Amino acid sequence: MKPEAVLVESKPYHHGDLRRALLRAAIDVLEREGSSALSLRAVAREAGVSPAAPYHHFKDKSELLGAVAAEGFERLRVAIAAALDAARGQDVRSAMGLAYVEFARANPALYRVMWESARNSEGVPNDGRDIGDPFEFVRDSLREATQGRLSELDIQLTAIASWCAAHGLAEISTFIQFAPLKEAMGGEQAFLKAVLDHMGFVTRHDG
Amino acid sequence: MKPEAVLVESKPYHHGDLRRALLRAAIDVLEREGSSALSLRAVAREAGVSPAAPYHHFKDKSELLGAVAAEGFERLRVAIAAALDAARGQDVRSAMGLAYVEFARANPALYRVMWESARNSEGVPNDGRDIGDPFEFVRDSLREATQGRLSELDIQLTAIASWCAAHGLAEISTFIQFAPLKEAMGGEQAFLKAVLDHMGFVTRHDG
DNA sequence: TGTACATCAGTGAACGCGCGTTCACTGATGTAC
DNA sequence: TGTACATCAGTGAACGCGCGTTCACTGATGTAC
Repeated sequence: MKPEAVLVESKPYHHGDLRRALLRAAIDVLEREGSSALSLRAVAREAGVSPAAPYHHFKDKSELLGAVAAEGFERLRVAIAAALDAARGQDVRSAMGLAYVEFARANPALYRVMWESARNSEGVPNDGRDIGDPFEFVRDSLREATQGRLSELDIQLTAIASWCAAHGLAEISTFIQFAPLKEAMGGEQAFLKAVLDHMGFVTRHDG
Repeated sequence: MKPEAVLVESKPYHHGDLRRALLRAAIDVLEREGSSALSLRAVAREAGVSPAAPYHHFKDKSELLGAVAAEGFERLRVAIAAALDAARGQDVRSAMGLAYVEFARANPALYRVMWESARNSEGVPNDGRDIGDPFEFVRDSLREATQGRLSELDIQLTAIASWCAAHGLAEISTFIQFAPLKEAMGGEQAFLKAVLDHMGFVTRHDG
């Protein structure tokens, strides 16, 4: 039986927006304790709810994970769009690449879940909502930025290559063994730029 | 590589080389059932031994995982060295890159374990044996191949960039959504080469 | 060469744990009349 | 406007499971004498 709370602190029986709260809780757990700690029970615990509650919003654990990944992709798409907007047409690929890497570095565990999820399904998890696939987003931006100077195939391949480079850079820059080199180069950003530079990230096609 | 004892038909009480057998069993489980199935008990089961037996060879599960990763790195180093040998001085970076990607594609679950292990420690797990760090191996090969045409910093950064590109390519090429594109381009190899090409994998420094 | 014995490398049962999931339930909410 | 009632969204206890690890044990092996 619930206390008849006259004061503000009473917790309502119905949450109101538990689905969203669970996604937020999942991402919190993920970044705080790593992906091995991401259990359904841990998410429920984090959201302050019983272990059975999530089942009113997700069919099972894998559906929750898919939704977490979809949420991550949505955030990534927003981040890339913002960076693209700030770069205003100049150095489009580099701006998108750096935004991608920064997102992955800022949300490493979420990024891994997103990657796993995309790998294990066809493309990016959709969650039923109308989210944009970041890969398609990058490819379309690239097409727009190069305005007919690249063939459709070249656009496709360049988008894939850019994605490879960004993913590789995002993951490799987590290695602790590069710390001295980073410091010697004047920080993370300088390090990332230097590596991108040595990869020929901006390809010869629009040198 | 050490010559192996002859396998006898009867199962002796003492295994003879259980340590090595456990590593082999672990890699088998990994590639057959994926990394989520890689438990100490599953490895023991696969090796036909009781769940407690591994504790005579590894302190705990994480030590087993480290040894598995080390074994993987040793195999990778051998594969890269072989490819380098076959390429005989021409197109060194591309040969190493392709060998790397092929290894990762052929042993995806093992590759993930290796990557996780390298990320979570300083550099590559050593396992007490004298194995070569593949990154150092690549860097040294690069230094040798470019013979003074690159500064030490450029060599370092180029090696990192190459590693990024190879890792990204290895992981991205697992995506099922690229299957039609691969087919249109005439197979996996052609696809990989085309993406590498669009990345400017061979950098401007010795293009 | 035979033997006592320490050491090595297995066994199999047991432990406590957190997990995903199910279940009967109940409190809260929305709606038809 | 008030009320009956279906539906929604929680609870909390319980389940079976596989896990990592420990334990007392025992069979096999190597060595000193």
